[in-house]
Amino acid sequence: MPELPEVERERRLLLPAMTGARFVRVRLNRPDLRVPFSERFIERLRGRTVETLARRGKYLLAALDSGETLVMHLGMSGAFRIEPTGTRHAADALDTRHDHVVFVMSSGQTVTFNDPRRFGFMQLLAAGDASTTGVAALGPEPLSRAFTPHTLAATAAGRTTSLKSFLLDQKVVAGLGNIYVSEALHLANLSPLRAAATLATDTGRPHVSARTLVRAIKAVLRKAVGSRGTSAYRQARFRVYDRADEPCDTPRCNGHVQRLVQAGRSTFYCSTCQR
DNA sequence: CCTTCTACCTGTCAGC
DNA sequence: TGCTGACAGGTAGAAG
Repeated sequence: MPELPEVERERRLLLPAMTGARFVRVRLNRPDLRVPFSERFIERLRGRTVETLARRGKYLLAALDSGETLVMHLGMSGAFRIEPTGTRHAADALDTRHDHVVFVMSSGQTVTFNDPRRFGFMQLLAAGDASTTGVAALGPEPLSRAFTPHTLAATAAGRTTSLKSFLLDQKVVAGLGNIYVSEALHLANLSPLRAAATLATDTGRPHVSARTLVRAIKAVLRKAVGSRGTSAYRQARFRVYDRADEPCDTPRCNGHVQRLVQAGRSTFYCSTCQR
């Protein structure tokens, strides 16, 4: 379930296995994921040490002592498995059909990337590589101080697209996906159908709704990171996501959650309290 | 530049 | 029990 909170959780799980550790062995079980692996992918990783493992939006970035960066994206269905090197599984205990990448680390842990739908990808970025897509094009981190009503309104000014589509755009804010956009809009009592431009006043200053929305985005993500970043992982119930026809959670609202399709993707919201 | 559409891939589930 | 179609949390590139 990889949106920002889930990617952050993967990062924290990977930290002890990867940071400060060397790639002892790298195995690719196929030539590509969504896109081909970088040239000489294995050779460029082998023997290198992971200095830091950071997250930017939904991307994981492993900075190597060679100056290169290993960029990893989980796509829709990607996940890592971490286990002591040499661990054996009973033949039917685990579905290993979609184990595409294996990192044997000097920490004694083996990190395996599994991705059935194969929308994930891994790329090695050379030092100083200034690509204009992907990581380089990302908007502000939603949990950082750089993400404010002011910056959001400035980006929204003049945009005719819906609030829902606007927030899914990673150049606007990095890390929200289909679930947390619905969740944040519900907490903010803002309709996903509203035009993005309504977040700004005529003078380009933030409308009060921008303030409410920024607060809601931060609250929803903080809560999800908290509940998902611990080992006592228990799926929190969503406010609206995948809850069509159920009663709305907003206090004193007697509406029901509705599902609609925007830009080909499901949106869940309550038309009674989201305006 | 902005917006919308499409492609990429496998798995699951509802309905027949 | 098959079969079919719809749907699933992602990004990026092309077209208008």
